[in-house]
Amino acid sequence: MREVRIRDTMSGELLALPTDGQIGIYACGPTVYSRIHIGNARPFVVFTLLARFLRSEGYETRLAINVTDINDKIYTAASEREMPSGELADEMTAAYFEDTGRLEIGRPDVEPLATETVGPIVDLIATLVDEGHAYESGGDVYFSVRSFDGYGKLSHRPTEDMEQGEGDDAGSLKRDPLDFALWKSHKEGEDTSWESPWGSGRPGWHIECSAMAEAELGQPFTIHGGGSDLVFPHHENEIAQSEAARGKPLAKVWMHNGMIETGAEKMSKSVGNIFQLSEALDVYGPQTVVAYLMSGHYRQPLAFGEGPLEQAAAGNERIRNFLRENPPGEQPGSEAEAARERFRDALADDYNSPRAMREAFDLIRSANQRPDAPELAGAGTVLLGMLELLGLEALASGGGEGPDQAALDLLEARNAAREDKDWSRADEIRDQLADLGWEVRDGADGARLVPRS
RNA sequence: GGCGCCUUGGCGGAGUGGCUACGCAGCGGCCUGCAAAGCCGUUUACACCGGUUCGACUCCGGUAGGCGCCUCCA
Repeated sequence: MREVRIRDTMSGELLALPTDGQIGIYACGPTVYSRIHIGNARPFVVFTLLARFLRSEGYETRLAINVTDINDKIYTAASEREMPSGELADEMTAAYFEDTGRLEIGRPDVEPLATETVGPIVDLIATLVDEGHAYESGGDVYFSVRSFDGYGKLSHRPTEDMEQGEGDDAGSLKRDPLDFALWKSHKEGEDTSWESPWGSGRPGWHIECSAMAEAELGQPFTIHGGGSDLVFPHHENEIAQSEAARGKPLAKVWMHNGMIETGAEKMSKSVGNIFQLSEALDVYGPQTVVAYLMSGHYRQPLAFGEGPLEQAAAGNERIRNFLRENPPGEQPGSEAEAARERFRDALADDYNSPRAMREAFDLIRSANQRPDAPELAGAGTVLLGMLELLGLEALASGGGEGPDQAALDLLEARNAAREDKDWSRADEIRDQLADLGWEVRDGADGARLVPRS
């Protein structure tokens, strides 16, 4: 078991994960008012694969990624589409499961829904009211920010500089502009509501994550993650709620992923410069999308565009080519094993996936340079192990069916033509095979058919 | 205006006080009947200006540009 260190947003330091007990990870998932875009996919991929890595290192790990299916945005989107908000949320939740499922990297251990956690949410709010950290006002319940000393410790901003914008008229119900809503009373036009000690209404944003995280992982748990745009106010408010209510920390490590950028600007549903995950998957397929997302360090911004995606596809093709010639199975030699260790060291060092990928490519090049070196035996075996941690193990399984009889007959005919040194005939057949989707590669041990990429 | 962050070669993207990141693309070569794959080589890369240092892309200060948050956002 390696020591795994992660950069903590709150302290700014690299913190080692505890090597005993369970690693609980809670990552903020999407609010389901529309299909998710590629930016939403980044935390899903990063945290799902981080959990996979931790498990492979022997850490007992439990990953929760929630779905926020109660939110103002859902009401707005539903009314625009003239459909019940619950129906829209259900539809978009299903689309989220489908889209992320197509990434072929597995799922989190638990994926709680806000609508299924209303009981714990109400209990948590009630505790905050009892403890004097929250107050009811006109059917709403607000968190009293000044009642919690640590407010601002995650986002490092002084309270005097901030204000919680709750929109139009909510301000008048607050005792302090800093306060934010835990519970919102039912309003005209909202077609869902739940009962509470403060009347019919619904949870505010933030509180659902505090409740779901505690319900699934206990408190404190190890890593709380999400996009860097959630640091303030979302995660700051989660800390305030959970820590004020329980008198102990919410999470030990705060881990935030950078934004995906289109042009120089962040991808955003409201700006409209989005690329839906499903579209990216349609065009490039899962392995390309995953390789693209892993090509940059999780904490840095990542440029989005055709170029980066196509480069990821080309890199994957290099891996496939290598695996065709070096199928996994053989016992690794010393150098191959050393590469595997460096690969895992990179992931243990603040989950440096681009550095890990370098180790994979360095191994490929070394093995291509010295195909018969015993210390590089089993390079394919080691590479497959690397790909499993990157969510790219499918690159090893050839993909698709083998050549059909028609293609094999053509290949046979071409071999015959080559025997006769009838090069024009051989090239003609090669073109025909290309039309069938096969690329011919002549090697020392005969010709091989490879699916055209 | 406040808080935080970024600026690396054609593109993406790591990293370090002095030693080739890596991948993709281009160019030249090897191999090949020709290709493909693979291998080798390759275009004075670190925004700008100062400073610290024997030495900075890497540390410090400033300038320019950009990004995130401060309002819903992964």
